[in-house]
Amino acid sequence: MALIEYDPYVHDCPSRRLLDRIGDRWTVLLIGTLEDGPMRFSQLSRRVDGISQKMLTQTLRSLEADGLVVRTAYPEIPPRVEYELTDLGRSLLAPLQALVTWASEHMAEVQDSRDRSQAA
Amino acid sequence: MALIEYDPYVHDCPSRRLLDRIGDRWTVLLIGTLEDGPMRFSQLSRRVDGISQKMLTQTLRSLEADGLVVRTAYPEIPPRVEYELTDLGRSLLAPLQALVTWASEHMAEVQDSRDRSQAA
DNA sequence: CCGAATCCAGACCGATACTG
DNA sequence: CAGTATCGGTCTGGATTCGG
Repeated sequence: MALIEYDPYVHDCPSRRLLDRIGDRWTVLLIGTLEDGPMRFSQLSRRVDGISQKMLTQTLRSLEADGLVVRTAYPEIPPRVEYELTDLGRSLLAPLQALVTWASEHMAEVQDSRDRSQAA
Repeated sequence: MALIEYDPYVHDCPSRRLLDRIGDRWTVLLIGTLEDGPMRFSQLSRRVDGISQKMLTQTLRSLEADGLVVRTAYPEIPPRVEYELTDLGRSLLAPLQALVTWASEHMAEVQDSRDRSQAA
C-alpha cells in the first residue's frame, strides 16, 4: 500500500485527518501519559510538563470526541474526574511507539543536520 | 520502553521534536510522495494537492535542513531541481506507514465518534 | 478540584506579484 | 522552471479571571 493516496481529496484522506489530530503539541503526550492507566485532571496537569489548563481541557475534549479517551465524572465533593484510554485509544499506542522508537534512534542525526545547516 | 519520557524536558524530548516536525500539514504528504523516487519541484507541486508554492519551498527547505531530503540543482536553462529522500528520510517511511495503516483501519470509527458528539 | 470564558500576541499560511 | 517577497486574514495557545 502506498503511503499516500493519490486522489483529488489527498488533502482530506484518513492519513491527513489523523495527522491533523495527533500533530498538535499535546495529543500524543497525553495519550502516552494515559498509557499508564486512568488518571485525574490534576495528575495529567502535573505529569504533562508545560501544558496549560486550557490546552489540557481542550485536548481532552477532542480526544473524548474522537473516541480515544473516556471521561468519567464522579459526583462527589470535591469533584473527581478520571480520564482513560478507550480500546481505540490503546490501539493507537503501537503505531505511535514506532514513531517514538524512530525518534530516539534518529533524532540525534536530525539534530546534527539541523545544526550544520544552521551554521551555514 | 515507555512512550513518553518523564523528565523535566518532556516537552523537549525527541518524540516532541519529531512531532513538531511531522505534525505540520505537508511534511508527511511530501515524504510519502517522494517515496516514489526523485522528483522535481513542479512534479511535487502537482502531486501534492492543495500545497502552495510557498509552503512547498518552505517544507522542502526544512526537510533538507533535517537531512531527510537532498536537493540537487542542475545548472541548466531552464533550471531543473530534484528532490530525493535520503536514507534517513526513507527510514522514516516504515513508522509513518504504521500510522497510515492505523488511520485507514480506524479513522472511520473516529469519524463516527466525532459525528455523534457533534450531534450532542 | 475541575474546569469555562475571555482577551490578545504571535505564528501560520494562502494569495499575489515579482525575479534569475 | 523554480523560486523570493510581501501582505493580511485566520488560528493557536498562553495568561488570566471566574464558576459549580
